Amino acid sequence: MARPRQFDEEQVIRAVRDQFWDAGYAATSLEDLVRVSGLGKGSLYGAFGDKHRLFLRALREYTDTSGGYLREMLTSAPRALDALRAFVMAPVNDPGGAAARRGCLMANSTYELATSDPDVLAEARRTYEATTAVVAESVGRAQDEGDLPRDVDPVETARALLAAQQGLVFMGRTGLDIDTLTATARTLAAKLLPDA
Amino acid sequence: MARPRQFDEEQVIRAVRDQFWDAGYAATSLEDLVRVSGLGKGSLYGAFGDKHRLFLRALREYTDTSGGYLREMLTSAPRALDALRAFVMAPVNDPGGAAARRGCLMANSTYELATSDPDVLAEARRTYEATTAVVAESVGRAQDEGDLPRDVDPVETARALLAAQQGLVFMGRTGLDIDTLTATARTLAAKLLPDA
DNA sequence: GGTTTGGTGGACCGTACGGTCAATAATTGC
DNA sequence: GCAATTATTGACCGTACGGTCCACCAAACC
Repeated sequence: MARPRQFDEEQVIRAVRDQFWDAGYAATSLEDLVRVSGLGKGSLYGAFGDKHRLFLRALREYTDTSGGYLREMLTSAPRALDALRAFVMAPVNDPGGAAARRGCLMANSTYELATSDPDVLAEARRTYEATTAVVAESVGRAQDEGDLPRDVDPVETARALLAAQQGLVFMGRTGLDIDTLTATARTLAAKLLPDA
Repeated sequence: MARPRQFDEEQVIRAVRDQFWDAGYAATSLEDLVRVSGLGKGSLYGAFGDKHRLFLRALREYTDTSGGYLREMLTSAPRALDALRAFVMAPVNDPGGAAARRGCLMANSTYELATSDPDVLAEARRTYEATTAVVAESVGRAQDEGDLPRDVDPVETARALLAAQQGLVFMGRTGLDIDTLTATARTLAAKLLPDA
């Protein structure tokens, strides 16, 4: 055997992910990555490959983590309708609005890179489809529980909810104050998820 | 007097705007701008200043133009409710879905630069507020025409419609096919703008 | 403890970028 | 036609970037 790694791979990926999240892909230099990871350039390359592969790895970490949160959010509430409300409200579920201003790493990356980077586009589609599927499942449950009308297509409703949520994320990125954003989130939730 | 300009300023700005629109700010090099404008580097600098100022100029051209389209769209329909439907459906109002994939230059720029560029953030807020205002005006008209209930706040409704529209733009950027996107747009319009 | 294996880190490299500048060209007023 | 003024061009510059490489080092096995 030989010398073992002196760093925690997951910890480095999380630090790198946060850097990309805050500054975007192009605006993050290798020097930034060296700084936040605490590793040297050589180690970074040896362990993760070049900047692009490192970014994809960080992006995957993000989608895995937030995918986990999403499943938890959708299954933890006693009633599926409440879980769907929480899903729409998620972008404003942060007192200071810091999360709203930071936005969603997947959305940020899609806007920055989807037209030029097939790997990012593929990851975006994968995440989008997975999210639609799990939300649609909750819509179905809400129907079973008698909280949503039976005459709507769960997948179609899920897409509308996802669009609403991402629209809120966009408005958060424009720096809209958190109170106004919260009010809009409530309006959207009320219109798309009527009590009937 | 001296030698006159040999190019049409507006034409150059539009070409530059399209380049930024397709590739984003960071991914557009000065060489790209020279190519699409047909001017030399020096001329570009002499006429418009550096890359950042040129970008702001192109962005302003975009917001002015699409602001004009917006006003036209909202005032041309006989009934304000139809105009609001058209507003929500605007991102999919393109047969091939090319416009949907390209997205909105203002949104693209907000996602790429809002956290690091105060000028872009300010322009985003300005555009966002102007759009909210004109849409809210149409919501008020729809209320006057008896097509929307009186008990909703026009500004709040306008924000929800804008969020829905931008959510559709996001889904278009993930490469979602135009038919599915159109269906989702219809769902959102139906839920947010009931016939009653 | 010697040898082997792989990790580490920073010096180094080529390049492509944004930006500058000086020489030249085109127009106007006299 | 000459002077004055401004547009045009592309060669040129400094720099910061992503990426490579190699000398050194630490653990593991015999």
